[in-house]
Amino acid sequence: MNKLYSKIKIKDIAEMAGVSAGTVDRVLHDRGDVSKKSREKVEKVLKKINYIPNIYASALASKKDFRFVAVIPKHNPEDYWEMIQNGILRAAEELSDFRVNVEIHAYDIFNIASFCKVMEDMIGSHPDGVLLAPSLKSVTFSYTCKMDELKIPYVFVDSRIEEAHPLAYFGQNSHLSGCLAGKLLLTLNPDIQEIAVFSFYNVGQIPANQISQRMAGFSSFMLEKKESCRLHRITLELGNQEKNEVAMSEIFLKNKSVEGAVIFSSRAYVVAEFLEKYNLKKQISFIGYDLLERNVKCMKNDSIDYLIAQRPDVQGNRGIKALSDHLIFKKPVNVLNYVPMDILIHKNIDFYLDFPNC
Amino acid sequence: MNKLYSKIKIKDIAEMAGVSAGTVDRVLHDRGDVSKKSREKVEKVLKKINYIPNIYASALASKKDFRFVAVIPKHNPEDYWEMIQNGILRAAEELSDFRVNVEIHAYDIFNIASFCKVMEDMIGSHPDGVLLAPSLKSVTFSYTCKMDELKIPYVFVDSRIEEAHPLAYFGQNSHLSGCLAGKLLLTLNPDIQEIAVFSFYNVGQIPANQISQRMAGFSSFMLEKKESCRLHRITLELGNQEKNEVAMSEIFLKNKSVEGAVIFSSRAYVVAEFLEKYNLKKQISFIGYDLLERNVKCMKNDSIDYLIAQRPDVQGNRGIKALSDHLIFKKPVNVLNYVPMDILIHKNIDFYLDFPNC
DNA sequence: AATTATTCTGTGTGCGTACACAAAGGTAAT
DNA sequence: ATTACCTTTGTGTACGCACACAGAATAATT
Repeated sequence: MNKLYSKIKIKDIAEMAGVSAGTVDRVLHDRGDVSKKSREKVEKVLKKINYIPNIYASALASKKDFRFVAVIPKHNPEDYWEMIQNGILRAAEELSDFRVNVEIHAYDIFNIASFCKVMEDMIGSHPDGVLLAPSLKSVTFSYTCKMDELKIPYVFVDSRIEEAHPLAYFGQNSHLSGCLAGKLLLTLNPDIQEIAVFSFYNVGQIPANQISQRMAGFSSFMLEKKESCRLHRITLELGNQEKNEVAMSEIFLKNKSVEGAVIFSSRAYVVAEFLEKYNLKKQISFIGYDLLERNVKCMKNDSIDYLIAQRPDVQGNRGIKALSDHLIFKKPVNVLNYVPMDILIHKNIDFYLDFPNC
Repeated sequence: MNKLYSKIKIKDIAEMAGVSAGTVDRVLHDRGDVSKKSREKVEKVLKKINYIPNIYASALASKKDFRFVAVIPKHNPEDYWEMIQNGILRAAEELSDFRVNVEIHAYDIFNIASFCKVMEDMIGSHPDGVLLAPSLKSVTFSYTCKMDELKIPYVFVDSRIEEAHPLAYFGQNSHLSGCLAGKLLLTLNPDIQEIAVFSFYNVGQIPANQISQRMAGFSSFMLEKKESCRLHRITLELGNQEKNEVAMSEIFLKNKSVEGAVIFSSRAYVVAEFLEKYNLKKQISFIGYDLLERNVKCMKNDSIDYLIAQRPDVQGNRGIKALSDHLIFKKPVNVLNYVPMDILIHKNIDFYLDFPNC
C-alpha cells in the first residue's frame, strides 16, 4: 500500500534532457516544431531509458474518437457468426474508454450485390479501421485495394485473401485443419474404407474459401495415408430437409459400407441428427466443426465424435484489438495469426464452453 | 473521428442530483459523511442511469499501491511452473498502470519447512492479495485460515484445497482429466489389456493433489469401461536415470503385453525418450500432460500420442487478474474456474504453441 | 539597428476520478 | 445570544498525458 510504484514519465524525461515536457511530447509524437538540438537531447535520453507511456492517461487526454466497422454475414443467433460478433462486441466494450466505437454492418452471404453495397457504403463513411469477413475472393479483393489506397487498415477474420494486405488475419489454417479432421477420423477407425464428405449447396455462390480448403486438406491427407479409401461427396441444401434426408438415406442406409463422415461447415447437426434418428451413431464415425449449440447437443448424444473448434470469439475480439493496437497504442501487430485447432470430444467439451477464452 | 463518444460522468450525476461531485463520490465509495437527504438524492439518480466509472481515470487518480505475492514452487526454466509464472508476470505488466506490484516467492517443493517459511514471511509482510500454488493440504490449510482471519484474499492455481475459502481457483478438474486420459488411450487402442501407469517418487513427500486425483480418475474410468484391463504402477525417481531405465525395461521390454502408458505429471519425456531409444513408439500408445519443450519434441517424434494441456499461463494470468478484479475494479469474480482440458496431438500442437492464450 | 517574420519552447488547461481541505450549516452547551 | 463543536458540503488539486497558445529566441528583411 505504499512506495514501490514508479515509472518514468514525460516530466522525468524532460528534466533529464533539460527541456520542457511539451518538447518531449513533440518528439515522442513526431509532431515537428522541434530544433535539431532539442530533438537530439531528448532522443538521447529516450535511448537510455525505457519509456512506457501510460496508455490510460494518454487515452484520457486524447480527444480523438475512433470508428471501426465490422463487416460480417447476416446470421441467426445460434450461428457461428454470432460467436465472432460476440468477440467483436466484447472488444468494443473493453475499448470504450479509449473512445472506440464499433459498428457491425451485415451482408447477405448469398447475395454478392448486398456485400458490395455494404462495402461501398462502409468505405464511403471513412471508418478508421475495418474488420472484414471476406466474401467472394475477386470482389473482396477489389475493395481491399480501395482500402489500401485510402489507407484504411483492415483485418480479416475467418478466412483471408492471400493477395490483399491486411493489417492482420485471425483464423484457422484451413488446409491443415482438414488434415486434422482426416487424422481424427483415422484414429477412430484405422481401417475405414468409405467416407461420406458433406457440404452445403450455397445457392448461386461459390463455396467459401475456408471450407473448400478444409476439404482439400482432408482429401490430400486421406490420399496420402489411405489411398484405398473412397470419399463420397454429398451436397446438402440449406433448409431443404426433405431432400437432405433422401441424400443421407442414400449414402448411409442403402450403402452399408460407409463407416465415417465429415462435414466442413458448421452445421454438423444436420447430419448428426439424421444419424441419431436412424440409430447409426455407433456405426458411423462423424467429425464436424464449430460449437453450435445443436452440434454440442449432438456430441453429447454421441452422434458426433469430434468437433474441431476455432475460437470464433477470440477471432472477433483480437481482430478489433489488432486495429486499436495499431491505431491507438502504436504497437506492432502480427499479420498471420492462426488460431488453434481445438479438439473437442464429449469428455472435454463442457470445460471448453464454460471457460471464457480470453 | 468525432462526436459519438459519451458516457455519464460523476459530474453529470452531481448535476442531476443537485449536489456536488464530491458528494456523489462519497456515495459511490460509501465513504460516509453524507446526509441522508443527499444520499437519497444521489442514489435515486444512480438507480435511474447506468453509471460505469472510467477505471483508467480512477486508477490515475488513485494513490493506492497494491502488492500481490505469488507463492509457487521453485523450478527450472523449462518447467511447468515457469509457464504459470509467465502468466503471472504478464498480468503484472498489464496491471502496472494500476499501481499493481507482483512479487514471486518460491518454495522448495520437497521441503515442507521451506514452504512454511515462505508462507509465514509472506503473510507477515501483509500483502494485499496472494496467489498460491498449494503444497501439502493440511499445512497449506493452516495458512489459508490465517489469511482468512487477516482478510487477505487469496487465489489457488493448479490445485485447490476444498476446505479453504479462496477468492478463486484456476486449474483443471483433475479427476475428469484422468478420465479423459483413459478415454484417449481407449480411442488409440480399444482392445488394450495392459497399461503402465507412471508416477514420480517425491522424496519424503505425499504426491500432489492434482496428480493423485488424475490417477484416481483414470483408474475409475478404466475400471468402468474396461474392467479386464490391467494397470501396472511404476514409480520413477527424479534424476535417477539409471534406476528409471531399469524400471522401464522391466515393464516395456520384459513384458511384451503392455501396449499403453500414461503419466500424470508433466515429465512425460522421461518415458517417451525411453520409448524412442528402444524403438517402442509404434507398439506403445502413450499419453502425458503439459507442453514442456521436451514433451513437445517427443510428440513430434511420435513417442507421445496425446498431451493434455491446461493453459498454465492462463491460470497464472487470470489468477492475478482475479485479485485485481476483486480489489481494484470491484468486479465479482467466479470462484471455481476449471480451465479447459486441451487435447494436443502432432497435427495441432504447433498452432496451440504459437497462439498466445489470452 | 529596428522591425517583421519565422522557428521554437514553455506553460497552462482539460480528460474523469480520488481525496484533502476549508467553508458552511446545524446542534448543543454556556 | 454567543460560543464551541460536529456534521455535511463544495471546491481545488493531483494523477500522466495531449494539445493549444502565448511568449521567447532566432533569423530574415528593411
